[in-house]
Amino acid sequence: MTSPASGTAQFSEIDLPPSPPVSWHAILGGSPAPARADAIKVACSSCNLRELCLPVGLSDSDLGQIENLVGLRRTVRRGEALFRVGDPFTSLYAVRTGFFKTRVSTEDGRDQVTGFQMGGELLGLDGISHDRHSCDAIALEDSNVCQIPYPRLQEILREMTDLQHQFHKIMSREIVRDHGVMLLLGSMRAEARVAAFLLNLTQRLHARGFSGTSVVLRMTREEIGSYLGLQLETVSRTFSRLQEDGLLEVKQREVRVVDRAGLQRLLNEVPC
Amino acid sequence: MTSPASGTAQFSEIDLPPSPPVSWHAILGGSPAPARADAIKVACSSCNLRELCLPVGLSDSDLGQIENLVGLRRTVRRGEALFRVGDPFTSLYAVRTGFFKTRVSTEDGRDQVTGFQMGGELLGLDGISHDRHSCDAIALEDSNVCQIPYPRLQEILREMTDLQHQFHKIMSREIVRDHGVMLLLGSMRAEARVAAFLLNLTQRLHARGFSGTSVVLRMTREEIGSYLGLQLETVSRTFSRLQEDGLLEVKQREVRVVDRAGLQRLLNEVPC
DNA sequence: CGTTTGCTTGACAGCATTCAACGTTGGTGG
DNA sequence: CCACCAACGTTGAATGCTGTCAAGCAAACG
Repeated sequence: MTSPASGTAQFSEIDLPPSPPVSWHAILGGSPAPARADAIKVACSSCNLRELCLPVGLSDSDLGQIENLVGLRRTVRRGEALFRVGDPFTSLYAVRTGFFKTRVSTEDGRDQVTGFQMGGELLGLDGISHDRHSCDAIALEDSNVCQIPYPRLQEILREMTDLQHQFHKIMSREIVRDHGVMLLLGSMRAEARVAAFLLNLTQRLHARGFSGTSVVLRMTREEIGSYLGLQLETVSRTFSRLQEDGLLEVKQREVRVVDRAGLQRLLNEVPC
Repeated sequence: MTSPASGTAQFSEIDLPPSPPVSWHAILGGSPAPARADAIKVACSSCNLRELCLPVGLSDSDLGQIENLVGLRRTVRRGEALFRVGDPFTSLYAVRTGFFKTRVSTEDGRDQVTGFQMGGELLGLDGISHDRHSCDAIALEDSNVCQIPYPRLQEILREMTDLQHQFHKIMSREIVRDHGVMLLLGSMRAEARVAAFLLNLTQRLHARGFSGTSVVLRMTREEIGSYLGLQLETVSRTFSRLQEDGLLEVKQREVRVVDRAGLQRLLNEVPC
């Protein structure tokens, strides 16, 4: 195990010191005009997510070069899709503000949430394999992404060694994350799944300057259940039980982690 | 859905016309001297897995250049590890002959099989993210791999556009595959999981020139169960039930798919 | 040929699903 | 301002799938 957060080693994401707070609701509050927002080009070097995003660890000179890699920004309203299964793959997207879910589905309608993405995380990696997207990416709140045209990225990776390595790392990390989810889905009971989910979510939020104990969930019980391989009723019941046990405080979508160590302990339970 | 094999679209691997048969047991039968085998350098251009491996789709001239990318071959005996959690990451490995499993584990001993790898498939992608491997890769039979030093790969990717794209595709495909497994683990019942597993396995074997209906399983019921999120008893019982229903013929590790369409139908079942 | 490992099958229990009813919240329009 | 509605969340009761424990069998190995 290489990660200090032992219990969630397989499940952990980005492991960085907290960066300057991001105004999560900046774009929500003002209900901005999409057209205008899209016209603004943002420099990576002045983006407060640069320590969590693609250009992590790049030198200042490299950072300058990367500016023209990132295309326009794009606004996605809550409930809308950034891309859908079957859409031609052209670009990757870095989340600037907001919150997404990705999901795959069978032709008969069942679907599985494969991840939740927040600021600094990359969307669209699935599309490279077949030149078409193989999952849907849906905004769970009004969101804003940086569009990274893939052909342009390929060019730049050839010139910038550090960025090439960084990009490979991001793809590799996604694979490792997926393995962690497989472990969760394959061998944990409901309580442990929910605990792992909350620990992971709060950790990632903490890395972005948020509280680390209090969350306002952006997704429904059904979406959590789909991600964790549980029914929405089971998720609700599990929240209630963890609250009774004094590990959480739950009020609808507001969740406060009271006993982080206690949740951690649940992950190591023997069954199922 | 882009794949013709609709039911297993999320779960399918490589989708190529069958290539020339590979002598699966060539190395098993003769019990070769490992030292000698390792000394042999194999040219990708003369490898019968080239249409399923990293250099897929490369021009002949590119193929020539890739030769010196691949380092020595390495023999891994049945039960031994190609790499383990925590090992420093130096290389990727392409399976030449044999069969592997990869697994992640929690500190308290539980583990989860994350995949089974056969000829032409890449191992070690997990290691890029943290410069250490995050899973174990165990040979399920005496196996032989081509070692691809990662620093060397990085160099060559910068020179060969096609190979760069190909490598990204392979990583992306792994992500898509993992999403398929998550769908399976999150929303399918035991019968459907086993059906999906067998359909996937036989399809991949078929793409390598094997029967497509008959398999000799290289893994135990416990390993199948770990992969599918089931207990070994459930796997065994499910095999028996599918046999009663006339979909399979099972005799220990020999499995014959009798009714492929019937198995396919199981995947689309409504619950659980 | 005995031992070990892996596979099968049965009985039973338990956790999660299913079905159902009710409560809460937020938005809309009268 | 309030009523109403729709979406979401909570809780209860009952069913059932899968896990657990146990025994017996088959195959592989030395």
